[in-house]
Amino acid sequence: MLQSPEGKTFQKIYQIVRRVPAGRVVTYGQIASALGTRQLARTVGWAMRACPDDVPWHRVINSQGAISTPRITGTANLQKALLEAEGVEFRVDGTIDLHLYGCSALVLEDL
DNA sequence: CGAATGACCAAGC
DNA sequence: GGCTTGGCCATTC
Repeated sequence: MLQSPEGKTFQKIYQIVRRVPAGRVVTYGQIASALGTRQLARTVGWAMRACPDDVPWHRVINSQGAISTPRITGTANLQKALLEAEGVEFRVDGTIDLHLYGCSALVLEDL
């Protein structure tokens, strides 16, 4: 069964991810930082694992600017497609330029 | 309640 | 420059 995303942090993470504008991506560290502690990155991963339909999880990537979903259920293909549909360009390595598509942490904290 | 895991990040060697 | 260790938070067994 799918855990119980009723934790306050879970909802907070979802809120932040929802604030990510289309065509932009954020790293786990940024989300964790928006929550207050960068170390929360791990919990963020758990929250993403629940990946509700209301959360554009495809805009969430790791600090390397690469997709971290392929380790789950071959969702990388879907994520890449969604991001490309939003106008995000992928490098030859399959990574994204955080310098261009990296969203500002201020937007995430703009609760 | 205690131990283990998890889609991570940063620092250390 | 690449690999290893530590750390925090939340969830699960």
